[in-house]
This record gives sequence, C-alpha cells and structure tokens, in this order.
Amino acid sequence: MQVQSDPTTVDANRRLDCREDRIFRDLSSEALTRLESINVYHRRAVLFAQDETPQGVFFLRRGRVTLTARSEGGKSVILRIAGPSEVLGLSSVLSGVPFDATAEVAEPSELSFVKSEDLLRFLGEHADACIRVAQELARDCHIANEQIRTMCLSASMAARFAKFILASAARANGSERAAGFQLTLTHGEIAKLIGASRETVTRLFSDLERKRLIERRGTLLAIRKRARLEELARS
Amino acid sequence: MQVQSDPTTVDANRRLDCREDRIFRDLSSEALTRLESINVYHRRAVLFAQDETPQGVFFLRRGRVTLTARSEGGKSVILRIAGPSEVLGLSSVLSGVPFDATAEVAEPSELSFVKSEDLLRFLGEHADACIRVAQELARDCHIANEQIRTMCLSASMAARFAKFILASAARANGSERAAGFQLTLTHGEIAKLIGASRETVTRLFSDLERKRLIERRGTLLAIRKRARLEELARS
DNA sequence: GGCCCATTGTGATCCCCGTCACGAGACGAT
DNA sequence: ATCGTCTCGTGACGGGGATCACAATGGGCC
Repeated sequence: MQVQSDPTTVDANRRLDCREDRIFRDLSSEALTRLESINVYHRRAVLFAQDETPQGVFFLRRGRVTLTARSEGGKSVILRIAGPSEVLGLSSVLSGVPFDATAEVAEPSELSFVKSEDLLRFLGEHADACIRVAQELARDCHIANEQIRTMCLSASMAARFAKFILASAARANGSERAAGFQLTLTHGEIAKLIGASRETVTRLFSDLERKRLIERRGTLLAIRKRARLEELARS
Repeated sequence: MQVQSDPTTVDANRRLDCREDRIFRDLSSEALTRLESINVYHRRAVLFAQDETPQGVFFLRRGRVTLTARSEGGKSVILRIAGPSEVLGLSSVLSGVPFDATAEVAEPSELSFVKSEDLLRFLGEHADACIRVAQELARDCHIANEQIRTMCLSASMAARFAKFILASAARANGSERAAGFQLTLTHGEIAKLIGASRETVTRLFSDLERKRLIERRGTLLAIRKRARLEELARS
C-alpha cells in the first residue's frame, strides 16, 4: 500500500503501513483479512451521515475526513477533521446511538471498514485492544472539549481565528517552516470550523496580513509574528 | 451508606447502592474495598481543577457535579453537569493529559475516589469493565458533541434557551409533571451553560413567560406550550 | 484561448446580545 | 432591625459580526 521505509523485517501479518495504528495493531485472523480490504474514496464521498444507524467504523489510513454536524436550519459546524490512524464512528458504534455527524472525505483517502459486530467481538477477545479503544475515545473527548472551549471562551472572532491559525501551523509542522505551510481549507470551511461567516474569515485574513502577523502566497501561509498571534488567541 | 429499599437479598460484596453502576458493577477484592470508602462533599467543593495532572477518577454516587472550563480572560463555560453513576475525569486519566475542566460539587454529594493505577490495573484484569469504560467514554463524547451542536447551530439565543428548558424538563421527568419541575440552577449558571450573559437569560425567561410558553412559581417551572418551545429550539 | 464555476474580496446595513449601571428582593448572620 | 451578600429584574447604549449584494479573481476543462 505504501513503501516501507522501515528496514526491519516485515511480518506477514503486518504488511500494511499501520505502525502508528493504536488500535488494530495486534489484530489477527479473519478480522485482519477484512481490514486488509482497503477502499479508496474520492473527495466529497460520504462515509456515513448524521442520524444514520451505525453499521461499523472506518479506520482512516491515509487522507483526511471532516466530521460535520448540521441543523435543520441548514447551518453546519465542523466538529473536527480526522487524520491518518484515526477511527471514525467509534463512539456511535459503542454506545449504539445514531451518528451525530456526517463524515465526508476531504481529500482522496484510503479507509478500511469494520463491521460493528466484528469490532465488538474483537474487543471482547482482546483486552489490550479494548484499552486502546478507550484511549482513542478519551482523545475524542478532549478534542470535543477543546472545540467547545475554542468556540465559547474566546472574546472575539479574531481570537478564535488566531487560535485556528496556530493550530493549523502546529499540525502542518514537519513540512516547511520559514516558507510557511499549505492551508488547504477554503474560507468557507474555516468559517464552519470556527463558527463564523465566510466573509468574516476573509476579513480576518486581510486584517492579519495588513498588520503583518501573517503572510500569504496562494495557499501557502506563513506566520510572521507568532507572539502577537498567540496573544491574540489568548484574549 | 444508604437505606436499601430493594427487598432482595444483598450480597456482601454489593452492599452499596450501585445497581445502576455501569462500570464498577463486578468490581471485587481490594479495589472494591477502596470504592467502599465514600466521601461526602459539600456544595462548592472542588474535586479537581483544570490543567491539574490527574491522580484518579471520581465515581459519583449521589448528587451533581458541574464540569467547568475557564479561559485566561475569566470567562467560563459549563461543559456538562454530571449526575449519579457517572465517572469524572475518566478521559483525562486514560489519555494521561491534564484535566480540561474543573469539577465542582453543585449540591451535597457522595463520591468514591479511585486512583489511576488502581483503575488501570483493574481494567487490565477485567475485559468487560473495560468495554463498559469505553461505552461511558462514548457517552461523554456524545454529550460533548451535543453541546457543540447546541452552542453553534442555534440561530439565536432564544433557540438555545428553549433547548435548555426542554432538556432540563426531560431530565427532571419522573418528578412532577403538570405542576412543573424544580430548576435549581441560577440564571448565571444557565448563562454559562448556554453561552449567554446573565442578563440575557433573565430577559429570555421573562419573554417566554410573557408569551405564556412557560410559567414560573419560585424555582418551580412548568412548560405550558411544549410544541411552541420545540419549534423555537429547532430554529 | 474562452467559458464556467468555485472561491475570494469589499462595502453597506442592521440587529442581536454583551456590557454597564442601578435598584429590588431574599436570605442568613450578628 | 441592620447589615452584607447573592440573585433577579430592567433600562440604555454600543459594537461586533451576520447578512445581503456585487465585483474580481482564478483555475479546470473543452
């Protein structure tokens, strides 16, 4: 699926690039067989929809998936953007309630589907995997709480926006540094993520650039005065 | 600790009133001994504070505890209000990160403390308890996501407020019905819960009462036109 | 190239709700 | 009864940001 850059011998049962996998690491037998079937999804593909009854979870191997909650009024928030090695739909499957968000592929991605019953049986048999699942869920909780904090405790939209910029930069780190990083989200998507209108996001970008806190060149974004940004985010 | 109203024979290992307990149900041996030590806390007692390193979890047997997140700016949101049989601090202990909220006792409560190491060891030995922990965490995730949805997808404060009223009524159900239910929260607390100012909450109460959607008599609150309220909450 | 559609930029307007300021009850403590 | 404290009620004011309405840009595709 991906070139093994790791020179160590590769176990036949671990052919896949899931060294970072926190949950299915020691998965074996027929469950693994299922997991080996990786499906490729194109951008905009919907993995599952809000209010649907969950049939299983998706293990995200490569790519990014947005989890969006919608209201009857047509408004929507992006709950979070999941990256590689995350498991989607876990909390809904475990608590047996409908999905509380729609999962939509944000960029071409590779995922494995695991049926609820397979997952539950597997967890019953493997106590260690069960703990890893609990830890994964704990992470989800923290992300959700962090989202609440961002949305509710910031004094202004500018603060939320600064926080978002910093978080994006942190996540993109490892790529370039001085040159900046790729910001693949559109203004509209950012708006849904921080709970603002699209126009406000555009204006906030202009403001920060006018004040020389950031610099833009196409989709490349560079932070010029990190301290000032952090101060803004804290207000 | 509490008078057993249940007439069935009481196992010596289950003397406590934790029939609804989802996690520690089958707990035995020395861990149970620890759990038997129930502590009584008075209103305003702080179980743990945001950013603190977790030492263990609190199992809430009786009472209510509010989980509040604060910002440097002095603002605060109530993430949720926990009730009996919930476990506090679970996600932080499992993922090993600082608490993301402060737990404060809202009314006289009884809690048991379980040290992190005891909990983790117990989970390693009891696979079924581990699954229940996962389910508890899944519930926490849903509550957090629901909170995000409430805070971000409502068109107006009135909508959020109506949603809050309905949720309170639903939770208080089982008590009275026609007469209404007790609303123990102050306007200020409600404000922190729905992300509004104290004054706005007061005004929203007046509005709804003027429109005869609700009726107040002291801390007793009755819903008069549920359909209208639900419509408001949906907008 | 030229077309189409998605995204971005910007001004004008409006109104919700936060903030400030103050007063009124309610309740407990002394 | 006289404080002090906490909660609730209400008016006035102002601003931040949503909304509307366009224009401008850009990028894929034939």
